[in-house]
Amino acid sequence: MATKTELRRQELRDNLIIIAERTIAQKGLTALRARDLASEAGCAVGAIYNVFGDLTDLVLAVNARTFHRLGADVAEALADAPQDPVEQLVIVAQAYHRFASDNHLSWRALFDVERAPGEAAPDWYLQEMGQLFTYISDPLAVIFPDHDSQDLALLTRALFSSVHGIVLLGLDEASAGVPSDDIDRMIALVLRQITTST
Amino acid sequence: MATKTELRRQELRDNLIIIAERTIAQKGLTALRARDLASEAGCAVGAIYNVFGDLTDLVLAVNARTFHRLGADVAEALADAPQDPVEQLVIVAQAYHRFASDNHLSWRALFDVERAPGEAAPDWYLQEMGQLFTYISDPLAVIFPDHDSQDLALLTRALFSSVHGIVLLGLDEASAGVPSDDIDRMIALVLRQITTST
DNA sequence: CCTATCACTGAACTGCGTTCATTTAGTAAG
DNA sequence: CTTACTAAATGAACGCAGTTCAGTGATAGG
Repeated sequence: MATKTELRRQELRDNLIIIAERTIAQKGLTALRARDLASEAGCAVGAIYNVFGDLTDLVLAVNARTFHRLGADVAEALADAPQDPVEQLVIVAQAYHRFASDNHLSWRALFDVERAPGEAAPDWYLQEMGQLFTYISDPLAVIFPDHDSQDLALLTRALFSSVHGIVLLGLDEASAGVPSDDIDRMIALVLRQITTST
Repeated sequence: MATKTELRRQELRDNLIIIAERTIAQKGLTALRARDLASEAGCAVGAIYNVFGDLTDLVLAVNARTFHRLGADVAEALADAPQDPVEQLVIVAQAYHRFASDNHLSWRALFDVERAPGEAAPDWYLQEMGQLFTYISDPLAVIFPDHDSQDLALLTRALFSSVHGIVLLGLDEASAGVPSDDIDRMIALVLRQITTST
């Protein structure tokens, strides 16, 4: 039985995730330092490596939580949405925008973490991504009942990517700050236009 | 007159840009090392800092060239495009996709270079970006002659961002490789759909 | 040809992630 | 309770980046 030890292990693990989460949210992924982390957690630097393989593993654990919060926010927005599937799409996309804006640095960390080359994306990533895709493909299936699943998948990916691109460039500092309302307007423009007629 | 010296300076500068460009294109931004660079250029590490403020400045110089090549490719594609403005948009976007795919690591470096926080985007960046936007807004002005310039600007940004998002996620390894044809299909789908009717 | 200037050099500095010999704490048996 | 074994925690040390700077040598003007 390793009760005492494993308990401390788990405690340290959770503690490190929380500290890293706060650091990333406040100062960004690049401000994450092993020594600062250890100092804040009250442990030695080496202890981090007893619990995580390396700092990237820790960041991935934080990202899993961020992704989960994102999914929850989108689901909540969808819960009190109107029946109209087009409006549902708009609400989902604007909830995505909202989350990215409110959690900018954490959201950036989702994409800025460098995956080892050739390394497959972690399982939870594909799973959460699939969940987000569902929020889009479900209304799409109502709007386009005649499309086969392959067409719907392509359309789903196209819409997600478009919204992601609009939010990404809109929130990027290099764009010198696109107003939040403009971002929402672009999202609504693209989604309404693509999902009407045909 | 500092002819001899300035000449050598300029030569080293150009040389470093070419070497960095090749390194980034072949192995990516993260493989760029000051010591490797100096060794390849046949100079001391310190010499790099006589010519560039830091490595980021060098990367920005490479990025300026990449951006320029991108602009040239898009312009070339547009040169032998049909008159139909919608098809022009599709061709511009697919040329963007083509460039990103053919110059993946160099194209990634355009966005992966970390700008100092609070630092404004360099002038050439905004200028080249504006040029790319023109390739989109010109056909749009033909398609929507009644829109005012503000609406056109919003629509231009929305379309650029959408295409960028589709290409970005499509080429991303985490997406496990979306076929190139699918990316082109998504681009055409989004652009045709948004620019028809209204 | 001389000399004040300025560019070039590369060893040294700083800061990072990561490792590992050593110390310390926990567990089970006597 | 004591002892002996095991495994975790420690933090100094390592390797490897970007960057700096005192020493050196070339350059250009007199």
